Amino acid sequence: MPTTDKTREILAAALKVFARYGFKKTTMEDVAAEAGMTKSNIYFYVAGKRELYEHAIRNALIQWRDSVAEAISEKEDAVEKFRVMASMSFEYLSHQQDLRSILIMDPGIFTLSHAEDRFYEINQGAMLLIKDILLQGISEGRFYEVDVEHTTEFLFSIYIMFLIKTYVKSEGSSTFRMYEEGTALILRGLCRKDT
Amino acid sequence: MPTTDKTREILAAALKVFARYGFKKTTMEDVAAEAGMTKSNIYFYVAGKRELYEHAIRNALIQWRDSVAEAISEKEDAVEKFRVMASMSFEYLSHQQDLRSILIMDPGIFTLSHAEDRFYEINQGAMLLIKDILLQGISEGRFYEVDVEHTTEFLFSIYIMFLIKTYVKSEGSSTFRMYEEGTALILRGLCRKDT
DNA sequence: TATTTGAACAATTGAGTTATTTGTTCAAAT
DNA sequence: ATTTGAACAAATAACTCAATTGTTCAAATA
Repeated sequence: MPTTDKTREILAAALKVFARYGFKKTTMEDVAAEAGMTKSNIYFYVAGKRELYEHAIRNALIQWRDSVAEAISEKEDAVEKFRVMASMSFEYLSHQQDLRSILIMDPGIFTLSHAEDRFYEINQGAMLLIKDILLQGISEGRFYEVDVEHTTEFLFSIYIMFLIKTYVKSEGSSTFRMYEEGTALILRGLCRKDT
Repeated sequence: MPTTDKTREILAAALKVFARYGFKKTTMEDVAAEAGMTKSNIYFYVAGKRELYEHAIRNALIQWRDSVAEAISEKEDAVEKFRVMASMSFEYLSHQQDLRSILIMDPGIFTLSHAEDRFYEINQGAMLLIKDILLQGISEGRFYEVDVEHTTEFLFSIYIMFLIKTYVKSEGSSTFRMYEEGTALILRGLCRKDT
């Protein structure tokens, strides 16, 4: 299954239809109609319904991660990078209606368990963004010399937790205040001195 | 339904049987047999199967919260209280086999959503423990003047997240290291100066 | 050759039925 | 005030059957 243009069209169509009907209620004909072809032709590009679904989500998640990575790379300072990462990676979803709908219908996409994580490799990449910022901050003497591996996992877990609270469970707007207060608290715990 | 001795016996029997078979597979006759009476007599004390189940869990959760509260009250210092609360409330479950089994079979008991929380009042009490420690630490000038409400919710959410990761999802022992590293980081973010 | 299609096939699902189990009630007994 | 056995009602499990839908593939098309 090469990532050709046609494949991308199918993935986009699939994301839209899955967002509207959910995995179970979506038929391959729905996807085919949205993509402007017959359902049998879909099988020329993808292996099956479940694979199509996971592939469409995977695609969206990778775009998310990459746009955060790009935003981070525009900053020099480790503290600034941390702030951009925290806000950007959290708010990104509010602009992605389709992915959000899918998340609500399929809460298992975000899990607190590594074993259950269907998108582990992608999340590994996201954790690498955190880890690099920690390493930079430590080597520049701005952060305490924390246990980088465990702190990275800790921060990533909190991030996932907030995504679930905000976009899956749809808690009130107080979640945003909590997120700000929490990241400020943690950044204070990381930094050696206040300037 | 008065909380008489017989009621407590029934709740204890119920917790044990529900822990072994889960809610669905447990029959009222199983509970009755464990409690040494006939199933019709159970209805003299409890309103129904679902109520019995929730009541048994509620009971166990309240004991948990109260024993943490007692441990905290034995410390004077806000920082010490924080440390005791963090470790005690987290490790308590490792000694409660029945409650742990129930938690695994019924993951909805610990939720990241207030709306879905069947034990909200009990958790409100637990959050009050956090809040009081924050207030004490702030008034004594040891903690920064954080937003107490949001920080309390933030800390409690992290706590619930770790309970889920550790006891429901059964992640590896690295979760304990994460918890330690995380609480140390947060405590550093709370405290005005290192001594 | 690379794509696309319609028709056929196989697997899954949903509705409907029945028998059995189990939650709940209650009058009578202790 | 408690406890019980018998009866009833509700939920569940096992099964069937029809319809839907995922998947394959030989033939058509570009």
